[in-house]
Amino acid sequence: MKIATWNVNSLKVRLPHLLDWLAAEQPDALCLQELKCEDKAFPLAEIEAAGYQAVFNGQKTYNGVAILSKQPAHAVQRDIPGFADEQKRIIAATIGDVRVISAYVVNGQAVGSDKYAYKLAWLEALTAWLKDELAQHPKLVLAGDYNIAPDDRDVHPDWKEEILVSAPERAAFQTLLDLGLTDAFRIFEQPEKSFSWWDYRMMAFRRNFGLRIDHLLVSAPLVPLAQRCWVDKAPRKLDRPSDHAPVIVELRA
DNA sequence: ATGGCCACCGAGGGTGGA
Repeated sequence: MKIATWNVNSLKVRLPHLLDWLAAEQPDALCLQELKCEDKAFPLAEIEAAGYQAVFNGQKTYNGVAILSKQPAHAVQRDIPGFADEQKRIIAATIGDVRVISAYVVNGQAVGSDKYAYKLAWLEALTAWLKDELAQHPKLVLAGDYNIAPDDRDVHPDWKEEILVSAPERAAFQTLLDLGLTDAFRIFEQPEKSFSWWDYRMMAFRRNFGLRIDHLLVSAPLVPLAQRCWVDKAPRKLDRPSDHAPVIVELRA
Protein backbone atom coordinates (compact mmCIF):
# COMPACT_ATOMS: atom_id res chain seq x y z
CA MET A 1 0.00 0.00 0.00
CA LYS A 2 1.43 3.35 -1.07
CA ILE A 3 0.39 6.41 0.92
CA ALA A 4 1.55 9.86 -0.14
CA THR A 5 1.26 13.50 0.84
CA TRP A 6 1.54 16.55 -1.41
CA ASN A 7 0.97 20.24 -0.84
CA VAL A 8 -0.17 21.20 -4.35
CA ASN A 9 -0.46 24.98 -3.74
CA SER A 10 -3.71 25.38 -5.71
CA LEU A 11 -5.54 22.29 -6.92
CA LYS A 12 -6.85 24.18 -9.93
CA VAL A 13 -3.41 25.19 -11.21
CA ARG A 14 -1.80 21.86 -10.36
CA LEU A 15 -4.52 19.53 -11.62
CA PRO A 16 -2.59 18.47 -14.75
CA HIS A 17 0.49 17.64 -12.65
CA LEU A 18 -1.68 15.79 -10.15
CA LEU A 19 -3.40 13.65 -12.79
CA ASP A 20 -0.07 12.80 -14.43
CA TRP A 21 1.43 11.91 -11.07
CA LEU A 22 -1.51 9.67 -10.07
CA ALA A 23 -1.21 7.83 -13.38
CA ALA A 24 2.53 7.34 -12.96
CA GLU A 25 2.76 6.54 -9.23
CA GLN A 26 -0.60 4.87 -8.57
CA PRO A 27 -0.68 5.60 -4.82
CA ASP A 28 -3.41 3.84 -2.85
CA ALA A 29 -4.03 7.04 -0.91
CA LEU A 30 -2.87 10.61 -1.52
CA CYS A 31 -3.28 13.38 1.04
CA LEU A 32 -3.44 16.86 -0.49
CA GLN A 33 -2.99 20.26 1.12
CA GLU A 34 -3.49 23.88 0.08
CA LEU A 35 -6.30 23.14 -2.34
CA LYS A 36 -7.29 26.86 -2.31
CA CYS A 37 -10.58 25.64 -3.70
CA GLU A 38 -14.16 25.64 -2.46
CA ASP A 39 -15.84 22.24 -2.23
CA LYS A 40 -18.28 23.13 -5.02
CA ALA A 41 -15.32 23.74 -7.34
CA PHE A 42 -13.47 20.51 -6.46
CA PRO A 43 -12.51 18.73 -9.71
CA LEU A 44 -14.17 15.46 -8.71
CA ALA A 45 -14.99 14.27 -12.25
CA GLU A 46 -11.37 14.51 -13.41
CA ILE A 47 -10.12 12.69 -10.32
CA GLU A 48 -12.75 9.95 -10.61
CA ALA A 49 -11.84 9.53 -14.26
CA ALA A 50 -8.28 8.85 -13.06
CA GLY A 51 -9.59 5.98 -10.94
CA TYR A 52 -9.74 7.70 -7.56
CA GLN A 53 -12.35 8.58 -4.99
CA ALA A 54 -12.00 11.82 -3.06
CA VAL A 55 -13.12 13.35 0.20
CA PHE A 56 -12.28 16.97 0.81
CA ASN A 57 -12.57 19.92 3.16
CA GLY A 58 -12.01 23.13 1.24
CA GLN A 59 -12.51 26.86 1.38
CA LYS A 60 -11.98 29.82 -0.90
CA THR A 61 -8.45 31.18 -1.46
CA TYR A 62 -6.63 29.55 1.46
CA ASN A 63 -5.94 26.16 3.03
CA GLY A 64 -8.08 23.16 2.10
CA VAL A 65 -7.25 19.45 2.39
CA ALA A 66 -8.32 16.24 0.67
CA ILE A 67 -7.73 12.50 0.62
CA LEU A 68 -7.78 10.66 -2.69
CA SER A 69 -7.98 6.88 -2.60
CA LYS A 70 -8.56 3.90 -4.84
CA GLN A 71 -10.70 2.21 -2.17
CA PRO A 72 -13.67 3.91 -0.52
CA ALA A 73 -13.03 6.27 2.39
CA HIS A 74 -15.06 5.56 5.53
CA ALA A 75 -15.74 7.42 8.78
CA VAL A 76 -14.78 10.78 7.31
CA GLN A 77 -13.93 13.48 9.85
CA ARG A 78 -13.49 17.14 8.92
CA ASP A 79 -11.65 19.59 11.21
CA ILE A 80 -10.42 18.95 14.75
CA PRO A 81 -13.45 18.13 16.91
CA GLY A 82 -14.12 20.74 19.58
CA PHE A 83 -11.51 23.18 18.23
CA ALA A 84 -13.11 26.35 16.86
CA ASP A 85 -11.30 27.05 13.58
CA GLU A 86 -12.40 28.85 10.43
CA GLN A 87 -9.49 27.41 8.50
CA LYS A 88 -9.88 24.10 6.70
CA ARG A 89 -6.77 22.17 7.67
CA ILE A 90 -7.85 18.64 8.58
CA ILE A 91 -9.61 15.70 6.97
CA ALA A 92 -9.44 12.10 8.19
CA ALA A 93 -10.79 8.89 6.71
CA THR A 94 -10.41 5.15 7.09
CA ILE A 95 -9.16 3.38 3.97
CA GLY A 96 -9.04 -0.38 4.31
CA ASP A 97 -7.83 -0.86 7.88
CA VAL A 98 -5.68 2.27 7.97
CA ARG A 99 -6.74 5.61 9.42
CA VAL A 100 -5.39 8.31 7.11
CA ILE A 101 -5.24 11.97 8.12
CA SER A 102 -4.39 14.84 5.78
CA ALA A 103 -3.15 17.82 7.79
CA TYR A 104 -2.12 21.31 6.77
CA VAL A 105 -0.37 22.72 9.82
CA VAL A 106 -0.43 26.49 10.33
CA ASN A 107 2.60 28.29 8.86
CA GLY A 108 3.02 30.73 11.73
CA GLN A 109 4.68 33.52 9.68
CA ALA A 110 7.15 34.71 12.35
CA VAL A 111 8.10 33.60 15.84
CA GLY A 112 6.13 35.62 18.38
CA SER A 113 3.38 36.71 15.96
CA ASP A 114 -0.34 36.08 16.47
CA LYS A 115 -0.14 33.45 13.73
CA TYR A 116 2.68 31.75 15.59
CA ALA A 117 0.54 31.57 18.75
CA TYR A 118 -2.27 30.12 16.63
CA LYS A 119 0.17 27.55 15.21
CA LEU A 120 1.18 26.32 18.65
CA ALA A 121 -2.43 26.26 19.91
CA TRP A 122 -3.50 24.42 16.76
CA LEU A 123 -0.77 21.81 17.22
CA GLU A 124 -1.83 21.31 20.82
CA ALA A 125 -5.42 20.67 19.74
CA LEU A 126 -4.21 18.32 16.98
CA THR A 127 -2.15 16.34 19.50
CA ALA A 128 -5.06 15.98 21.95
CA TRP A 129 -7.35 14.77 19.17
CA LEU A 130 -4.68 12.40 17.79
CA LYS A 131 -4.49 10.66 21.12
CA ASP A 132 -8.17 9.69 20.75
CA GLU A 133 -7.73 8.76 17.10
CA LEU A 134 -4.82 6.45 17.91
CA ALA A 135 -6.84 4.76 20.65
CA GLN A 136 -9.56 3.99 18.09
CA HIS A 137 -7.32 3.26 15.11
CA PRO A 138 -4.08 1.39 15.87
CA LYS A 139 -2.98 1.63 12.23
CA LEU A 140 -2.75 5.35 11.52
CA VAL A 141 -0.86 7.66 9.17
CA LEU A 142 -0.69 11.38 9.91
CA ALA A 143 0.31 12.87 6.58
CA GLY A 144 0.75 16.45 5.58
CA ASP A 145 2.53 19.75 5.46
CA TYR A 146 3.70 20.23 9.05
CA ASN A 147 5.46 23.53 8.44
CA ILE A 148 8.10 22.19 10.84
CA ALA A 149 11.59 20.98 9.96
CA PRO A 150 12.18 18.55 12.83
CA ASP A 151 15.96 18.46 12.81
CA ASP A 152 18.92 20.54 11.62
CA ARG A 153 19.62 18.02 8.86
CA ASP A 154 16.14 18.88 7.50
CA VAL A 155 17.21 22.49 6.87
CA HIS A 156 19.54 23.93 4.28
CA PRO A 157 22.38 25.79 6.09
CA ASP A 158 21.41 29.09 4.43
CA TRP A 159 18.00 29.15 6.13
CA LYS A 160 18.11 32.31 8.24
CA GLU A 161 14.55 32.31 9.62
CA GLU A 162 13.45 31.09 13.02
CA ILE A 163 10.00 30.11 11.81
CA LEU A 164 9.63 26.40 10.91
CA VAL A 165 12.68 25.50 13.03
CA SER A 166 12.07 27.20 16.40
CA ALA A 167 12.40 25.17 19.58
CA PRO A 168 8.67 25.37 20.50
CA GLU A 169 7.68 24.15 17.02
CA ARG A 170 10.13 21.26 17.21
CA ALA A 171 8.90 20.46 20.71
CA ALA A 172 5.34 20.29 19.36
CA PHE A 173 6.53 17.88 16.66
CA GLN A 174 8.22 15.75 19.32
CA THR A 175 4.97 15.69 21.31
CA LEU A 176 3.30 14.10 18.29
CA LEU A 177 6.06 11.48 18.11
CA ASP A 178 5.61 10.86 21.84
CA LEU A 179 2.05 9.68 21.13
CA GLY A 180 3.68 6.67 19.49
CA LEU A 181 4.22 7.96 15.97
CA THR A 182 7.35 7.51 13.85
CA ASP A 183 8.68 9.73 11.05
CA ALA A 184 8.54 7.18 8.22
CA PHE A 185 11.26 9.01 6.28
CA ARG A 186 13.79 8.42 9.07
CA ILE A 187 13.11 4.70 9.34
CA PHE A 188 15.42 4.39 6.34
CA GLU A 189 18.83 5.61 5.23
CA GLN A 190 18.33 8.79 3.22
CA PRO A 191 20.46 11.00 1.02
CA GLU A 192 21.93 14.04 2.74
CA LYS A 193 20.08 17.29 2.13
CA SER A 194 16.72 15.62 1.49
CA PHE A 195 14.01 18.28 1.37
CA SER A 196 10.33 18.51 0.42
CA TRP A 197 9.93 22.26 -0.09
CA TRP A 198 11.98 24.83 -2.00
CA ASP A 199 11.22 28.55 -2.21
CA TYR A 200 10.12 29.77 -5.63
CA ARG A 201 12.66 32.59 -5.31
CA MET A 202 16.44 32.65 -5.51
CA MET A 203 16.63 29.56 -7.72
CA ALA A 204 16.20 27.64 -4.50
CA PHE A 205 15.32 24.33 -6.13
CA ARG A 206 18.30 24.40 -8.48
CA ARG A 207 20.56 25.15 -5.52
CA ASN A 208 18.71 22.61 -3.34
CA PHE A 209 18.03 25.36 -0.82
CA GLY A 210 15.11 23.62 0.83
CA LEU A 211 13.49 22.32 3.98
CA ARG A 212 11.92 18.98 4.85
CA ILE A 213 8.55 20.03 6.24
CA ASP A 214 6.19 17.47 4.64
CA HIS A 215 5.98 14.32 6.69
CA LEU A 216 4.33 10.93 7.02
CA LEU A 217 4.08 9.89 10.66
CA VAL A 218 3.07 6.26 11.12
CA SER A 219 1.79 4.47 14.21
CA ALA A 220 3.75 1.64 15.82
CA PRO A 221 1.92 -1.29 14.11
CA LEU A 222 2.84 0.21 10.72
CA VAL A 223 6.56 0.65 11.37
CA PRO A 224 7.49 -3.00 10.69
CA LEU A 225 5.38 -2.87 7.52
CA ALA A 226 7.21 0.14 6.08
CA GLN A 227 9.27 -0.84 3.03
CA ARG A 228 10.46 2.47 1.69
CA CYS A 229 9.91 6.22 2.08
CA TRP A 230 11.08 8.89 -0.33
CA VAL A 231 10.59 12.37 -1.75
CA ASP A 232 9.64 12.48 -5.43
CA LYS A 233 11.37 15.57 -6.77
CA ALA A 234 10.18 15.01 -10.35
CA PRO A 235 7.02 17.19 -10.15
CA ARG A 236 9.08 20.09 -8.74
CA LYS A 237 11.03 20.14 -12.02
CA LEU A 238 7.97 20.72 -14.21
CA ASP A 239 6.72 24.06 -15.54
CA ARG A 240 4.56 25.90 -13.00
CA PRO A 241 5.33 23.45 -10.20
CA SER A 242 4.07 23.42 -6.65
CA ASP A 243 6.81 24.60 -4.32
CA HIS A 244 6.38 21.26 -2.47
CA ALA A 245 7.26 17.78 -3.70
CA PRO A 246 5.25 14.64 -2.86
CA VAL A 247 6.49 12.30 -0.12
CA ILE A 248 5.54 8.63 -0.35
CA VAL A 249 5.65 5.69 2.05
CA GLU A 250 5.24 2.10 0.89
CA LEU A 251 3.69 -0.34 3.37
CA ARG A 252 3.69 -4.12 3.04
CA ALA A 253 0.15 -5.45 2.73
C1' DA B 1 20.33 46.60 -4.07
C1' DT B 2 17.37 44.06 2.42
C1' DG B 3 13.84 41.75 -2.55
C1' DG B 4 13.74 38.49 -5.80
C1' DC B 5 8.35 33.99 -6.84
C1' DC B 6 3.71 32.30 -7.04
C1' DA B 7 -1.38 32.15 -6.27
C1' DC B 8 -5.19 34.40 -4.54
C1' DC B 9 -8.91 38.16 -5.49
C1' DG B 10 -10.34 41.18 -8.75
C1' DA B 11 -9.20 44.87 -11.78
C1' DG B 12 -4.49 47.34 -8.86
C1' DG B 13 -1.90 46.25 -5.59
C1' DG B 14 -2.45 43.90 -1.04
C1' DT B 15 -2.06 39.38 1.43
C1' DG B 16 -0.16 34.97 2.48
C1' DG B 17 2.93 31.46 1.85
C1' DA B 18 7.63 29.20 4.12
